[in-house]
Amino acid sequence: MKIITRATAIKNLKKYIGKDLRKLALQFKITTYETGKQNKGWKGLILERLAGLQNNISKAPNGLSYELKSVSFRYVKDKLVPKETMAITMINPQELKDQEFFKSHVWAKLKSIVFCAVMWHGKNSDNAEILKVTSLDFLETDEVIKEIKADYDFIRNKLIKKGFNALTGKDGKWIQARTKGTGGINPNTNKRRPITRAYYARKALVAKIFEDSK
DNA sequence: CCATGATCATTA
DNA sequence: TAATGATCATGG
Repeated sequence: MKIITRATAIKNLKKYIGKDLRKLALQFKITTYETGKQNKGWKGLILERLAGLQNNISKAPNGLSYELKSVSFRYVKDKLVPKETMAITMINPQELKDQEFFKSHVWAKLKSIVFCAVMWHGKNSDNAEILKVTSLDFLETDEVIKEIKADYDFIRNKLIKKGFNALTGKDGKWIQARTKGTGGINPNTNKRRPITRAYYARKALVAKIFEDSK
């Protein structure tokens, strides 16, 4: 199997800038919303394939890999801004307690993410084009890293002192601990599924990443 | 079953 | 519009 480095992935993805992602999804046999259901993750899945990945890299087994993320952009008063925050990775309460920022899973991921800006065309995202592809390398020496670490430490302290349930999406300046999970009711038990959380990059951070990459 | 892809819904 | 919390389809 071919090894796709991050640089290669970026190069591969850049070839698709301006392309209609929905058509590509059809080619790759990725379900979008055409079955009558909505697959919110289809853009991410197609991007993984466009990058040249043979299979899903869902959970990076170690820090040697990289992540692929897409972010929706839209126009607000003629300016292109991120529409939403971006999920980084799941929070593992045990790991969060034990690891400091620079040894954490979040940091390992954050610094290896390949960002893809994708145009958003309204609810259900029936089509999309790649706007831009970039990575986070340039930020490694930047001030924001310190502030992101501060956010991590804040969330970590809160977890240790007040527990997992005390966490909220309000925490953090650049990153936050939003809920994320399958949601709904478990049909087997008829009970609410347990709440899980993930790190999210706030819009300000996403915007910064793309501004700085010009 | 549940983590992962990320967007949708609701409220102010 | 922005922010936060909730949710869904998919694949292993």
